[in-house]
Amino acid sequence: MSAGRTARERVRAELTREITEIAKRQLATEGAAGLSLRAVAREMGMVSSAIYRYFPSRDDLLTALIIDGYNAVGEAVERAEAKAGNDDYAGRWLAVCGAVRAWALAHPHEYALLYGTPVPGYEAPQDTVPAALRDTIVLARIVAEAHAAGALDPAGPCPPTPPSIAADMARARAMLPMDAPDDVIARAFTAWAALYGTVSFELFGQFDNVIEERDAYFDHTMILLGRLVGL
Amino acid sequence: MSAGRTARERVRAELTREITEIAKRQLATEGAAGLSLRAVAREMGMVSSAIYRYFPSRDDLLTALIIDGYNAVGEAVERAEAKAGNDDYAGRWLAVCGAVRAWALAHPHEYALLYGTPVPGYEAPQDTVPAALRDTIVLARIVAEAHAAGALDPAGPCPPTPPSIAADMARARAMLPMDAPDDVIARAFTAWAALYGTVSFELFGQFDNVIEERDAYFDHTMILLGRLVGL
DNA sequence: TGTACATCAGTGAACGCGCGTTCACTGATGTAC
DNA sequence: TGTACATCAGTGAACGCGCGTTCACTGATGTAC
Repeated sequence: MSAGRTARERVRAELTREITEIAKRQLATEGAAGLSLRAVAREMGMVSSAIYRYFPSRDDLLTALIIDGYNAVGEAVERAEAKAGNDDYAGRWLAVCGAVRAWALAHPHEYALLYGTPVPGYEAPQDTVPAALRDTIVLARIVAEAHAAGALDPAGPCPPTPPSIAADMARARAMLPMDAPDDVIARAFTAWAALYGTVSFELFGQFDNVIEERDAYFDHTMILLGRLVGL
Repeated sequence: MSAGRTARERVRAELTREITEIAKRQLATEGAAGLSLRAVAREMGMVSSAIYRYFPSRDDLLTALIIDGYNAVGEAVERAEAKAGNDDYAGRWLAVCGAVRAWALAHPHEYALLYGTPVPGYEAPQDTVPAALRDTIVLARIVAEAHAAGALDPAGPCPPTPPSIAADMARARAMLPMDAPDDVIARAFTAWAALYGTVSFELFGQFDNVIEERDAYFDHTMILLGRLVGL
């Protein structure tokens, strides 16, 4: 039951890891739709049916990749934020944005698996939720701490949030480390979606023939979004 | 050469239209990866090879669908903007945002084909560019007209755009009807990517278990983004 | 410490499926004299 | 206006491919006495 007790268990854990590694590499060349158990088995030097000793179906392998992916983004974001100064809230926000983009550019197909078109016929199980929250938690913490420190200075007058979204904002407050008023949460969410929207536009080709200086453009955009939140 | 001269030409145009309609319906149930010429032929009551009289390959059919899709978004956006008051720039912005979202919710797989993960192995030809620009042109015109009328009131201090993106902003000015300073263009682009990022988050499942009141949340977010631009 | 039995990993063949694309062909529609 | 020829749409068979999953099996690893 504990890690690596018998030789069999150690080999099993190692091969499971190896299968997901190969699957990730195939994802990187073929995309999610082209990920096939048979191709993974081939590269493992196994017969295709042997994979079923490790993953009961293709969807379970996909789930493993998705969880790994969310954790990778989460780790990158957490590391980037840890490096930035504690009370430099804008700096932390920019560090996080840069980490998301850098990871996405380095792993475009994994990014697409997480944030792009859902894989048809695949329904993500609840197991993916905690991993999916990691990056959002970091973003929420930055905004919440800035708010608590009185360092938030929202640009311009704040349009009040409509009462109908109060329940959603309350749920967010409970789910994330984000003790802040509704309008702050709404601004943070707006910036959150905008961050990923910008990264997706770059990755999925919407900036082709439009934006060439992508690093500088991205940084500037993230500054604007930070200002929207008040960072 | 002109439209519908001979009976043959009229039938041909009609069948071509019918093929793309069926392909769109299949897209709506299977997603882009599952779009198959054989399935389309089956539904047409034709043998699979007959499709090649109309589209030389699967990719050409995809291209037709993409162009149709961009035109549909463009039309929806243009219609929505035409209805809004001429000098109510914020209203025009919100109308456009709502039109994009409404179209996306009504045609999720077509939206995903345009703005989601690129189809692996498919490279969009240049023919798609004019159609892809239609919605962007509308957005650009709203901002440009608001700027020309002196109606832009950007929220908060304007961080200057980095000099390195000046060439990109100049290209945008030339390509779009957007006679405005760099920082206005940069803000407009930020809101543009954020709009689609928000729609994609909703459609691709990132708001599941987070935002329930989607209409109200979306409207509020678009107001915030409009404020970012100065609308 | 040694043996008997249970567990598990991996094999190989098979099922049933769908795909894009090519090619030689028939028969209908259009065109030129 | 009528006929001879060219163009084009659609057929049917085939090529060659890959996929997920099941199942009865062999042989190695682990466990209990």
